[in-house]
Amino acid sequence: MVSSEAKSPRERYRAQVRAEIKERAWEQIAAAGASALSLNAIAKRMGMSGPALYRYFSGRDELITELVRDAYRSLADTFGAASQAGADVAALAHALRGWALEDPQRYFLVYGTPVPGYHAPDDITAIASEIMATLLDACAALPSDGPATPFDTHLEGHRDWADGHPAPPAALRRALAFWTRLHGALSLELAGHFTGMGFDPAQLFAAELDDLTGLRSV
Amino acid sequence: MVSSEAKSPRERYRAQVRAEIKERAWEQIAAAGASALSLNAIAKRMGMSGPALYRYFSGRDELITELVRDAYRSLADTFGAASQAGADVAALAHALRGWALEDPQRYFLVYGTPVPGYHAPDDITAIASEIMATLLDACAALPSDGPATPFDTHLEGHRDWADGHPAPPAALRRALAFWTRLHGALSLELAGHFTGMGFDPAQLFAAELDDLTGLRSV
DNA sequence: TAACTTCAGTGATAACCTCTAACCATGGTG
DNA sequence: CACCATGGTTAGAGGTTATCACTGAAGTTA
Repeated sequence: MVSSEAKSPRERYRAQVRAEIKERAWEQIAAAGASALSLNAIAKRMGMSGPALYRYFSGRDELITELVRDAYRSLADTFGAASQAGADVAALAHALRGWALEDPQRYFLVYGTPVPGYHAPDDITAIASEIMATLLDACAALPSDGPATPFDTHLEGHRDWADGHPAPPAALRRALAFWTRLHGALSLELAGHFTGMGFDPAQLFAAELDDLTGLRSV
Repeated sequence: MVSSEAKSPRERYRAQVRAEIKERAWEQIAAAGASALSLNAIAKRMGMSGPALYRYFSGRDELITELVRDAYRSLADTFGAASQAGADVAALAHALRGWALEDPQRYFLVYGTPVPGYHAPDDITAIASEIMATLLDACAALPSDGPATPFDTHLEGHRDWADGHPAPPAALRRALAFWTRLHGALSLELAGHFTGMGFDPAQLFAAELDDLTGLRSV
């Protein structure tokens, strides 16, 4: 994805500043969450005054949308790289957990509380289905795990979201379980709901993963 | 002076206004999320001007904390009522889903993206463990489901969070699985990550629940 | 080289927001 | 009746997003 075309110096400058704005934005988000992101504060910290940022982003919303896009892209790339390296479902799970722990607020930007009425642009949902496709590949490679469930038959008739992926219903079912269960464990961990409870979140995650891959342990 | 009964008319008026403030706050949160909650807008809608609200809440933070407290309380009561009525794990799960769908933003106030650095006051965490206790009761009543898992033995040595509850490790494990799995399915559903995917979130939830109660289906 | 065009960054301004301070009216209580 | 705690007001400090007209510098073209 390194497009190093010979652009005009102006364009390179512009790209550079845009990148630095996003850099500062991520710092702010990591420190105080996305809701506390302030264009003004970013500008001040970059040594320029407020309205200058509007040359680079049409407003706060566009900046945040861009950050969400980058977050999705980052996860898709992480999954893609793992898949390229021959990762199975378990390896994908660990990649996911590593990615989440690396920057919890980035995770929440993707999977956290949504703003009512907000709809992500199409290119972002495209990245989401890219992620899902990678997951489906891994789930299709899993050994079969018993007779079809009622939910399998439901999915059989509602598999539009798999977007033509040839995975059998059981794989679709397991991809969804992968997603929802690991998100459940991960988001509660990142949100701090386990702090002070004493047990090790990593072991809970591992147990859930074992269950998903057929080693029933939870 | 806190003689429980007969309150002065002033105190009753005060309670009334506080309640209406929270009412409006919930409306705003449902419409645009907690981050868009504005004291000013609430005041205007109540026909009084801005600073008046500070007679009732020391600031935005206290109002939000109060709403979070009410949300926890509401869930604890829902669980408590179900439990009182003899609810098993499945009934608790349906109570949870009903409660969540009733007001998604209320759910996210409890289980959504946290603000870095924010720590809930003790009385709120107390309500959280009340909820957990109810869940543990139900899980302890579940029939045993096979040999102890590695995670069971980990929990055996880290069961402080159960707060003296006599449930066996397998019950602790299943309570955690109940919590994380249903939260995973529910939060993704409420956040709209399933919209447009075609399948029915209720069936996914039901499948996860069946799995939790021993009817392996996911 | 000189003239022209494009564009980044500026300050001023409007419209919000939270929250403090000072002030006033009123209703319950001594 | 007099008092004063209580709940409301306006004014204002300091923050935010965002728009506007303007300047000055950089890039482009004749």
